[in-house]
Amino acid sequence: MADVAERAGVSTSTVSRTLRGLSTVSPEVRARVEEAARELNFAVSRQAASLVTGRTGTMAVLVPTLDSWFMGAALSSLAPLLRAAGMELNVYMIADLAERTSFFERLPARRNADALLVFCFDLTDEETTRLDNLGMPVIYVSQHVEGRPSVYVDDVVGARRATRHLINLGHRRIAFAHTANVRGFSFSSRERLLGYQQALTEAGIPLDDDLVVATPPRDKRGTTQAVGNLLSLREPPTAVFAEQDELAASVISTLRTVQIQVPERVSVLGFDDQLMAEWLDLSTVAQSPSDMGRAAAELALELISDSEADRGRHIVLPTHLIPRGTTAPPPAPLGEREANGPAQGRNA
Amino acid sequence: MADVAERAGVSTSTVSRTLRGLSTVSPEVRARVEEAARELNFAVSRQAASLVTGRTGTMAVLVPTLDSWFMGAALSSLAPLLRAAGMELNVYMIADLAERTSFFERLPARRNADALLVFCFDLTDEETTRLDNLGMPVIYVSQHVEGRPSVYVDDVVGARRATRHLINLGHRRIAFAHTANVRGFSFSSRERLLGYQQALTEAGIPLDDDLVVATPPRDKRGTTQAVGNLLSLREPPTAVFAEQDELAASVISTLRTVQIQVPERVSVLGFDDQLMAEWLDLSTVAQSPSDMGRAAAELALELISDSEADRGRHIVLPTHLIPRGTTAPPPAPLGEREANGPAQGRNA
DNA sequence: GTGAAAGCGCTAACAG
DNA sequence: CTGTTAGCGCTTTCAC
Repeated sequence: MADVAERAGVSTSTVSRTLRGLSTVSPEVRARVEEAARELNFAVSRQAASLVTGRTGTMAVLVPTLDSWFMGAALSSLAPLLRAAGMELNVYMIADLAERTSFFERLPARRNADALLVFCFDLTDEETTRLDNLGMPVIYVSQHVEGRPSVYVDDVVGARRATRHLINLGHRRIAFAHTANVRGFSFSSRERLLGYQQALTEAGIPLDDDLVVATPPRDKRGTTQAVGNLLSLREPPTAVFAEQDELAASVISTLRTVQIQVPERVSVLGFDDQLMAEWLDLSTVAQSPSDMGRAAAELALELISDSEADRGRHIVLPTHLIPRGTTAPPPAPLGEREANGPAQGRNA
Repeated sequence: MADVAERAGVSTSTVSRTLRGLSTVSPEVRARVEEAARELNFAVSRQAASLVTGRTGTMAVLVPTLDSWFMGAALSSLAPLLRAAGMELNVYMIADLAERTSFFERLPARRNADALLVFCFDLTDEETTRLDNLGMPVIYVSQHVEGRPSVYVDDVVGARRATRHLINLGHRRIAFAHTANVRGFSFSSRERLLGYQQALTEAGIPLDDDLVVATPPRDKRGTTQAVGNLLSLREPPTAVFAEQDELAASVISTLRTVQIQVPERVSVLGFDDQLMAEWLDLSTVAQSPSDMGRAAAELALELISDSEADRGRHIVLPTHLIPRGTTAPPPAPLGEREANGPAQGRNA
C-alpha cells in the first residue's frame, strides 16, 4: 500500500480511504490512486485490514459434506450473495466424528470469520452452547435450534403430506426408508420419520416397525437388503416413502431389477425434488436448498451488521408435494384380483 | 494471547512457540500454557499470524459452480487433506462472465491465500498470465495449461475410447451431444468432441455436423429439441454419445418418452460415471474427480512448501470405459429387417 | 529455554 | 479533503 501511496503521491491513509470507497476523497486524487493501484496490481490484504477492523470479511460454513445435491445447491445460491457483500466463503467440512470432535474443541473459526452457517447437523446441546460462545452470529440451516437463528423447511409437515398422498391413493402398508443415521449427521431424517408416523396415526393405520428400514447412504447393496426385508414381510408394503430422492431412485432401481413394476405393484415417493426426480418421473416432496442458502446468507449478513437484530428468528420455508409417475393406487389384493380380473379394471 | 501469557505466567513469545508446537519449550511450561489456552478458549488469529509470517494458511479454489457432481466430489476429497495440513478452504465461485471479469481484474485471492486451485475453466491466455503474477502457486484442475501445474484426465482419449466402443458395436451414425458452452466455462466439452471426431475419422466414418448437437445445461426442453433434431434427420443416429452422464440421462428420458427403446433402437453412452449411471444402468466413461481433488491438493501443498518444485508438472489420471446396459449393437437396417424378420433374430 | 522489542500492512482517530 | 500517528495480535530476531 505504501508503494501505491508513493506512486500516487499521497499518504497511505488516502489510499486506504480510496480503496474502501469512502466518499471523503477528491475525485482527482481518487483517480490517481486507483490507477496506481491497478498498475501495481495491488490488492488489500484482508489479513492486515481485519487485524485493525476486527472484521474478517469472511463467512464460514460448517457442512457435513460437499458432494450432495443439497449442499451444492445451497452453497451455489449463497455464494453470489456473499460476493455481492464483498465477503469470502470459508468452508469447514466435517466428515466424521473425529473431525467433529476436533472442530468443536478447537473452534478454528473463532476470530477467523464474521459469522458461521451450520448446515444439517444434529447438534448436541453441548455443541450448540459451544457455538454460542464463538463470538460471532451462528445461523442454523436445515435444522432448528431453540432460541437461535434458524432457516429450514418443516420436514415433519412435508413428510406428513407425502404420506397422506399415499394414504389418499389407497395405500395402507406404507414403508419408510431412510439413510442410516451416521450419528448426529442427519437432522432431517428423524423429522421426516416423525411426519410419516403422524400421518399414519391420523389415518388410523397402526405403526409397524418392520416397515421402517434403514440403509447406509449411497450404498446399492444396503438398499437391496432393505428392499429385500420389505419384500419378504408377511404383508409387504404397497408403497415406499424414501426420505430422499437418491434413496428413492435406488429403491426403484432395485424393484425394477426384480421385475416389480413401479408404480403398478409398488409406489415410490421421494423427498427433495432433485433434477433426477424429473428424469425418473419420481413423485416427491420439493424443498429448495437454494432458497435456504439465500435466506441464511441474508440473515447472516443482517446479524453481522446489526447486532441488535433478533437472534432467535426462525425462517421456515415451504415444501410442496409433486405428484409424478411413481405413485399410483395400490394393486387390488390378491384375492380380489383373482375374483375380478386384472387390477387395472377395478375402479372402472 | 496476552491473556494466555499472563495466566500461564510467561511471555507471549512462549505462548506463541507453544501453540505452534515448537520444541524449544520445556514440558512443564508447555503444559501450563496449553491449559491456560484451553481455559480461555483461545484460538490464534490467523489474520495476525499471517501478517507476520506472510502465509495465510488458506487454500483458495476457483470454481464455476458448486452444485455439480464433479465439484462436489472434488472438493469433498480435497477438504480432508487441507484439514490435515492445517489449512482452510476458501471458495471463489464464479458463475457468470461479469463475475469472471471482476475476479480477474481484482484478483481478490492475492495475498489472501497460499495457493489457488483453478477448476474447469477454459481460460484465455490473458487470464492465465494474470494468474502467473498472483504471487502464489496456481494449480489447474480438470484442464491442462502449458507450462503450469495441471491435474486432469485425458478427455480426448476417454472420448475416443467411448466412441470406439460404439463403433465396435456396429454403429456408424453416432451423435455427439454436449452442453452448450457458456463461453469459456467448459474445458472438457471441447476435448471430448475432439476425441469423438478422432475415433470416427480413424474408423473411416465421415464427420457430420448434423450429428453434433448442443443443449443448455440441465435444460429438459433443450435436450428435447436437440434429440428432436437428431430424430428428424434424414438418416438419424443409432447411438448418442453424451458428453456428461446428466445429459445422457436426459437424452434417455427423452427417447423413452417417445417410445424409442434404449438400447434396442438407440444406444446412449455417457461420461463421468456418477452414482446415477449405476441406477440407470448407463454405459459410460468413468473419471474420478475425487482423485483429481486429492492430487491437486497434494500438488498444491508441495508447491507451497517447496518453492523449488517443478512448476510445470502435469498429472494425468486415467479414464475407464464402463459398459452397461444402454449400449448395444444397432438395430438392423430397415430394409434387412423387413426381409429377414425381427432384428432380434439377425445374429442368431 | 525464555523474554524484550521490532514490525508485518493496514485502519482509525485526530490534526490540520 | 488529506497527512500523522498509534496500534490491531501475532511472530521473529536477538539477547540473556
